[in-house]
Amino acid sequence: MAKQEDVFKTIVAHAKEYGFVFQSSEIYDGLSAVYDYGQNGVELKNNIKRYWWEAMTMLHDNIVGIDSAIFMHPTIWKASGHVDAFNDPLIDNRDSKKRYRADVLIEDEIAKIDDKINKEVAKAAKRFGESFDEAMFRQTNPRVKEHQEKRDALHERYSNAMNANDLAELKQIILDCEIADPISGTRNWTDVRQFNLMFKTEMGSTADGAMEVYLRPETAQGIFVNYLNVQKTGRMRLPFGIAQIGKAFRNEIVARQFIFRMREFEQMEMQFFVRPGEELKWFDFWRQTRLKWHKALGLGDQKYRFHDHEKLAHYANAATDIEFEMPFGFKEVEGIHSRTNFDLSQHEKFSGKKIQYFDPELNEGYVPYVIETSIGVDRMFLSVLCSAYEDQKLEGGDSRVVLHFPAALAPVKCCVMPLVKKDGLPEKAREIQHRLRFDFTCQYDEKDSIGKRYRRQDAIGTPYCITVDHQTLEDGTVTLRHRDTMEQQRVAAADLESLLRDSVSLNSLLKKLL
RNA sequence: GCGAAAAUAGCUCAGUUGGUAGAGCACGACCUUGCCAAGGUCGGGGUCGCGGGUUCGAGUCCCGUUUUUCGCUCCA
Repeated sequence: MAKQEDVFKTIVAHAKEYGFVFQSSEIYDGLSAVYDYGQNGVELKNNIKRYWWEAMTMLHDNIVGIDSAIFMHPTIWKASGHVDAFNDPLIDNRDSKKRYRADVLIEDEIAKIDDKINKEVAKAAKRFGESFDEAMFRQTNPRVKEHQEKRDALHERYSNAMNANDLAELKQIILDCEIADPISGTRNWTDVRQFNLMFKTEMGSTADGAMEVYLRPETAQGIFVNYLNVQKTGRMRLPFGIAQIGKAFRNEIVARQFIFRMREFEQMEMQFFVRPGEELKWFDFWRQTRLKWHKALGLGDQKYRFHDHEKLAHYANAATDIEFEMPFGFKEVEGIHSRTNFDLSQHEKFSGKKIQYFDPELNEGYVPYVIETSIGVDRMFLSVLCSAYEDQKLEGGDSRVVLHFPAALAPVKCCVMPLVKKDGLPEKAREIQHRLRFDFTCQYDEKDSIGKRYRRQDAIGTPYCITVDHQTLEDGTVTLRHRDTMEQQRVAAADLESLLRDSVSLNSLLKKLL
């Protein structure tokens, strides 16, 4: 495991050194859990996104794309449950280093008092041969009364504090009630802090006219609120899907492991709308379809596994993750959820608009059920990068670092280089590069020895190197050098486009999906 | 967010009891070689993460802060 951690550190360092991923705002000391993609990273990322987009929208007649805004009406996040679900007041115990929800600690305390009351009343009921309710109604025990008053006072104070969002008061209640940490037994608490998952900003230029808006914490809602628009204008018939790629933002308390968990990240989501009752069938369909998409990349079938959720989110009736084996263990890369009709129904309720589909076959209307596939672009990027990385030992004690990207995803497809920097070879090499760049991302390199240049291209995962030598000037052939095998073959320069096109195009991957 | 450790050139790291910063690699120019990196010459590059303090003097000691890593915690 320790060795695996080292491998991961090496990969992170490699990602920076070769222009894949930089820390955000690095010259200003950086910004925690935010990263920028560099010149090679952006190419790889774009290729991943294109692979997904084309697999979804081009290979499925009934899936269309949208691109919704990051700003959305704030009520959307009330409807989705994000506003309520992520406003917990939290408190840490300094001794046990455990974190608790302050409201839960106080509620537990109230429940404890209730327990005491119930015990007393139950005792009285037994003694007088009454039912519990009768005893509760009739009871005059001063101890019970005292407990009840204490409980009611506490409850009122707690409710007021929660309603006023008074964090200092919540802490004071915890101190006044002498609530101790169940683990350490101490009352050494930090202040109560509120963590809201969503980033807030203001829309509107004047102070009074400003409306508080959130940066979206997921892209899915942009699809749900456009369901009617797309369904009507696209004349879509169930089942159909809407796909979207876009940024989302979450104010994570702890964000670590490089680009695995970031505050600003990119999602590729597809919401598939189906007839109620058919959702589990489609859930299974997408579960298999998505895994196939992953496996077509050839990163290694054994690196994937499903993780079915036993505990489901409030909106779901089935959920699974596709996990990928990163250097730090199997980690979620994609989630597939059967979201029922929760989201659309909520938006019906909050917007007051009818969001229904009239099913001509059943001759009735209903709110569609939804299967969601949601994949993190950055996590996908990380899994491609980690699986591609190899520190390869070569014969003769030599070694090289090579990124075995699927050729279709590689940031640079080929590099043309003159064997020597004289005798007209650079000019010839330039000529070939200028021709190839219409079809492929194609670099040119004439600096340093030929071996060194090959290694440089290996380090960024370029699948092909094309070397121009003296023979090229005579017969128009060049050397085509393969990244993974390091083998070389002599080919006509005129044939390069046709030789490379198949292996570096996305079609090579997409065809495996059918 | 808590605790611990770290931060010196693009990278990896030296830097003595406190005395004005070095190496290797990388980078640039030129020469040489030419099919799997690390030949020669010359050169560019660092207010030692940032801000205070102690001191005649701080990369070095103290405090704060930011970032990173690890552990805990959290995770729709």
